Amino acid sequence: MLRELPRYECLLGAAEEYPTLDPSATEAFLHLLRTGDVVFGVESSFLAQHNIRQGGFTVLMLLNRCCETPSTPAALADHAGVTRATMTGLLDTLEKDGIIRRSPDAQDRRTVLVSLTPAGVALAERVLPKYFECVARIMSPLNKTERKQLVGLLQKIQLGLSSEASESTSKAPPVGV
Amino acid sequence: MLRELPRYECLLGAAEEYPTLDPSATEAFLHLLRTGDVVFGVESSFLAQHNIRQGGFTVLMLLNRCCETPSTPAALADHAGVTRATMTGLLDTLEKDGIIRRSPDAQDRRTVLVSLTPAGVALAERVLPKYFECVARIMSPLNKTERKQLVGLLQKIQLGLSSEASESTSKAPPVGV
DNA sequence: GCATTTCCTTAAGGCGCCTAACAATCAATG
DNA sequence: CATTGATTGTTAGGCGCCTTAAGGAAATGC
Repeated sequence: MLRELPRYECLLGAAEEYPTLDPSATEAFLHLLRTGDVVFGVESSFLAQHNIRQGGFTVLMLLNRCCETPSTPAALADHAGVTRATMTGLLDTLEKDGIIRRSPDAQDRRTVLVSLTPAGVALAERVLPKYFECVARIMSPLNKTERKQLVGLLQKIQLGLSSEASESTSKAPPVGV
Repeated sequence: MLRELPRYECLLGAAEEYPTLDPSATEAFLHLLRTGDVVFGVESSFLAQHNIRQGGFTVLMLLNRCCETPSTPAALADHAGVTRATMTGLLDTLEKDGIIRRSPDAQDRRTVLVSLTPAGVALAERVLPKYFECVARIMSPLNKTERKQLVGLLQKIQLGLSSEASESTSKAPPVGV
């Protein structure tokens, strides 16, 4: 959220006041949050140009991945990492915009089958090529080796967080501290 | 937002359908967004344990940085990267919780001076050491060299985005595509 | 003195997320 | 078969953070 990040020298100075402050860790942490936020903002702007919200785009991608097998709201919610109530809201919006369709499941009358409408398919066909261009442009400052390096570093961080979560509690809340 | 990321092989497959899809770029992009999101979630959970919201924490950090020079809502909004209306809301919450105080400026009667209350200072003193511990724990999977590497890679990405924004328009909207 | 700018705030709204409660339905059990 | 317990999707209410638009008050420039 911070517009400008503190310089490394400032972190060194602050480390004298706060013994637990690890300058290199804090610097990397702030850059990670900041860059993630900026990149997310660029992606959101791109999607906004096509009148798509982040939530809707996620659903669009999930449905586009396997057109033949319509999903259920529950499955979509699991894959998207939101509650089912949230997914209901996302689907409401997409349905109102004519992008997805809800249909009953013959086998199980509790469940709803969600699928892309022709308009939804057309939207994906139209937006995705440009989307991937946008992604490529964002990542263009890095060559292939650097991208692999970045992925490796990020994976290490994520691995540490997931193992930490499983260590502390067996219930394993999605995000623990 | 996606819970699980597509494997690199899947990206290679999708690249055949979408010519603009650059597998290494997309992989790095998704990992960046995902890791940023997870780390942000861990930070938010930590703050929630102390009844602090992200917005409030940002203000707390900004005010704690230079206790002697009270800030104005406008300066805080600029540094936090939000509108002044948003900052008014954040300050309302913090003031209600007794963390900050608004006082008039003798020099300029339009201006409001914002400063931490003793309770706000105490909150910072109490939370910041643990916060930096949390940050250090998140970054613990990386050694110092890897952290520097990560910062370098992230800076390259950010630099590319900021130069791109200044290239396209002279009006320079905060986030361009 | 008057116009412009700057300050902060209010008002209204959007989006995304959550929890809690609910009716409908399925599955398993006695 | 009938009851119990799970599961599905939805609604209702709420929170956090963000925006734009409008407005009063005060400073500044001409």
